Amino acid sequence: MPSFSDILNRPTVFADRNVLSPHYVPSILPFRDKEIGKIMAAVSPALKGERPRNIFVYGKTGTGKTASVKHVAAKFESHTATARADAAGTAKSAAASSRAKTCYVNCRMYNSRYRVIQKIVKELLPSLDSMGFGLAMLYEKMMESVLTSGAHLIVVLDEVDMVKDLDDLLYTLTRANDELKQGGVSLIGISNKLTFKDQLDPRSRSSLCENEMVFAPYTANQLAAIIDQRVKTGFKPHTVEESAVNLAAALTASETGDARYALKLLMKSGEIADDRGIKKITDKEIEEARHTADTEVAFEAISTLPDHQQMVLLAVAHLAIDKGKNTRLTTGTADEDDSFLTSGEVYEEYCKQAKHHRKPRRSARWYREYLNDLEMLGLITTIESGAGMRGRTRLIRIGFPPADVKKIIEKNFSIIEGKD
DNA sequence: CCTCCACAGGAAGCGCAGGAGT
DNA sequence: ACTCCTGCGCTTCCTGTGGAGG
Repeated sequence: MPSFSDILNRPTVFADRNVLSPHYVPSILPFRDKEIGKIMAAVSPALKGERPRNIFVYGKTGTGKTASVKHVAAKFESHTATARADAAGTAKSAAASSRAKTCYVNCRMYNSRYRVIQKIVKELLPSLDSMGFGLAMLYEKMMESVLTSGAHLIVVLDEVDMVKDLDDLLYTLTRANDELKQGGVSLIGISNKLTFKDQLDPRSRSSLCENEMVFAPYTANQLAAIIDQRVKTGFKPHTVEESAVNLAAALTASETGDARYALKLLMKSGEIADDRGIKKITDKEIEEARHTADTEVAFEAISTLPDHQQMVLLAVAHLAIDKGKNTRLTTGTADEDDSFLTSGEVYEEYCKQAKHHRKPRRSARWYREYLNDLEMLGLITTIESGAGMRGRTRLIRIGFPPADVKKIIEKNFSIIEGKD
């Protein structure tokens, strides 16, 4: 029987696991100097008592958008703090500096105008219990606070595309500037949807996008350097082979360039090494980490899927298994890829599955939408039927081993139906 | 060439739940 | 508490689309 001290004293390759967590903000952000400089330049007028321009930052996930902005915000706050400390100085800039403030709002959680404003007020006036006030009241409170302090307020709206009534929110916040005689409100919007700008009302677009910035995905070399940086502090010395770092970087770059994925690979491979009592992480561990990470993602994606999409996927898995058997029995070496299934075939099977699970089936039209969703998630791949096939249809292939998929889904259904 | 097949995907409309306005 | 409205999931209907077959 192992004791806790056994487990705690087990040899580990990690020095500080926190460094590998996606929330960790390193003190140095490599390859983002230019972007950080631009943001700082854009924000700096607030330190002189002028209104900074709004900034809109966009780029794919894991390109360091949030980290960069947070980094600037931290610098900004520390600057105003030191300025406040020696506010005895008569310089005007010191006085203005002491009245600038940043406010970070994650719009995934605060996803409406009301909630965002409420959050801002809470930051400005922590003592105030803002629950139960109407929008107008909260707005007044915010304006009052900005006006009486004369402070410049910089609001960071992370994942800004999640806000439902964004046009209204932007209107409200930009209008605030017109009403204020001193102080002001500026925005930093962050989004990972590159097309998001287009669906904005032209007026809010011009106000939010006064200053635009794009974060390009990291290249394999940059990823390698970032990983290296984290490895130095996150792992014990000489526990990660250089080629493993490069492999993790290459794998990530070929997928999405999402730095978080690279860190996840490191974390996983470290855990694998610890489990097996291996002292050094090599390419092998990284490969394994990738495999488990991928299936984990798939498992997560599948089990959170709506019932009917799961049934469609189950139908695909079923037919894929059957077809695999048949081709192996009859033709032996299957000619290229008849592991593809036709759309109609899958729909029939889906209807059977629906009957079996006692659920009313969806129409064929909606089933096609389900297929699109599944493809988006990478759970299936589809191609257009070319020559050799009657009519025009989509050919479907499952993205993961069908037996595994089937197991996951059937387990899910047994849980759901067991509860029933 | 035309027609048919086996679909894809747009448009319109419908019932419902939940939020806003009063 | 009440209506009214809006967004969402879905169906029905319809118009392509591209190869097979006569």
